[in-house]
Amino acid sequence: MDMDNPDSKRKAPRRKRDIRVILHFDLDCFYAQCIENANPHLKLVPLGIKQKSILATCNYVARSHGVRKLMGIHEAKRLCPDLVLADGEDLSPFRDVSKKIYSLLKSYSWNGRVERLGLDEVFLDVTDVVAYNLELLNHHCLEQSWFCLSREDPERGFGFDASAVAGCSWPLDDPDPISKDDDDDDDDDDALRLRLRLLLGSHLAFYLRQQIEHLGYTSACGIATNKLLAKLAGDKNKPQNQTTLLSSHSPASFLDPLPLSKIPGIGSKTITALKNLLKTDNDDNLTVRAARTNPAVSPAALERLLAGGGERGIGQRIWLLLHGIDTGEVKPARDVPRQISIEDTYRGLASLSHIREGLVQITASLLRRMHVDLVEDDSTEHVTTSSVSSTSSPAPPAATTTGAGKKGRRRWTAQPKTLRLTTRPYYPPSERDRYEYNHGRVSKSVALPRFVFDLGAETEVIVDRLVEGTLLPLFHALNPDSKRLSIGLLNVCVTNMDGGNDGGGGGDIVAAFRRQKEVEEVRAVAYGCLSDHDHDEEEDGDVVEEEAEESDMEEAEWVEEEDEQDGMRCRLCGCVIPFFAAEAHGRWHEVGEG
DNA sequence: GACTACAGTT
DNA sequence: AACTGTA
Repeated sequence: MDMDNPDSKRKAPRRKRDIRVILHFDLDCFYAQCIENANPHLKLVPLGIKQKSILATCNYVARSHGVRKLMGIHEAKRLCPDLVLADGEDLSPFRDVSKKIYSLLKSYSWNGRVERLGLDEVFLDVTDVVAYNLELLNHHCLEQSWFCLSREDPERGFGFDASAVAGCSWPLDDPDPISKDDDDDDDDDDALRLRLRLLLGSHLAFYLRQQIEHLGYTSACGIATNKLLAKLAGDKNKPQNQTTLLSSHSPASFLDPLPLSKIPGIGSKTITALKNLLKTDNDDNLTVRAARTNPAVSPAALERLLAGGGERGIGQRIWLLLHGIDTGEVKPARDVPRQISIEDTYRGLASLSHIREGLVQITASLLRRMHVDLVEDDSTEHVTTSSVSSTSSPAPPAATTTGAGKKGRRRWTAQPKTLRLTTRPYYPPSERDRYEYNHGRVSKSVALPRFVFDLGAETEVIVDRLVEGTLLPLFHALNPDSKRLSIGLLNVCVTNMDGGNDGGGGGDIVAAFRRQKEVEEVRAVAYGCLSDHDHDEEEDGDVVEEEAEESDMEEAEWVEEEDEQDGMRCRLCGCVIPFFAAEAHGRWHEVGEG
């Protein structure tokens, strides 16, 4: 086998130069900034954002008292009795701000490569913008340069001093003169151009941070030739400055002193594995240098060590990371999220009614988010800037009249296909330490019933039907033992968005049309039997005839087919039950009604 | 320890 | 479709 080339572990991997310019923005203590901007007087007091019993984050006033993120409320209060606590459990205000900043940055991208990492970090690949401006540069008058932000409109841009890097750089004592030593000119030229590219990146970053600041937010930024280095560089001068990694071509001296845990992609599991390989328990010894120079560390060895959890090629990837090489591209901005999930943790949800309550709760907020993220207002089309009046709009258009449905005002930009429920048991503090905190996490997915896409219906009704018809059965399937029931986590997630593609019903217009029909169908059937008559066993056909005005004969077929696909329709409540859950659902009726 | 969200791999 | 890992 050609497993590992003995050489490969010795010398640093051969690098073909990375010629990209990557920016990494990081909004410092993001939640706190959001809250502070909404209530400016909080800027001067120690502020903590709490989720359950811990601090998600806190502002710098609080930090000066020794408070740290992820600290328990009690300890934080002890350290800083004046600590003001804000509730951070509803993420929607944070998401709104995050989206605003994200679209700001996106609007400056030429290639659309704008990747969001969590709510408070954004990668930007600005290689093209920088290359364009590199050509524009007048090398005889660097001090008065013009940075062009638009190819079409040369006026759009800003003046800057291209003789110096904007913000901080690394290494600090920037050995400006590109060493005109012995080496051939090609290398020098390369190095010069690399330096200039990064320099241009630094000015763009500076400008963009100013724009973010106009929105009221401060940020840090890292400028380098790949995502790994950009992210790590940004850490150097947090929270409110930027750092350009000028030595991108030989990052060893930059990376070597860092603890391994700092490397994005190396988490707790990987650290544990590496401890074995490096034969150390001392965390101080767990630096990039230690791993990089240890002969036991080779791509193949790492692969053997880490591939247990699945990932193929992870050994190679980690090893390259240790050498400062990260080939990961900044992924193009996605129009719709890949998945939407809501979860909540509990201190032992034990009874069915409590569980139901919890499910209703998170399902409602899931539905709200689906509307926020996936429903587009047709009339307003491409209005990206929601700059106005978003401060405190009183109750958005929450289900405006079921009856007087305005024709085609709003529509789904994507429809998730599957619904997943995840639960985790609750362990009382006494037996807590016997398991890791995620022990016992289980999940199960089903097709997402289509009636959730009904825009004309009351949210409440949809939630109710989803919980009772789908989620509770799902829950029973996951937790068959109803005797010893104690839940620590509920998570509901919709995935498999279709951007108008394959899936269960072809792509394009026809499919969309058919899907719309289905929605109307199901809705007619559903509400027919829910609201009007408690639960008579009406023939589906009858109800359809009555409720769906514009229906043709086609539609009846669809109802049939859907029954076949998704399962069977419960005669008691009218829900479509996946076959596997039919029995559990039946039990639910017994328990619930009896 | 304790929170929420997301994504990659089988 | 389920699980695992990470920020």
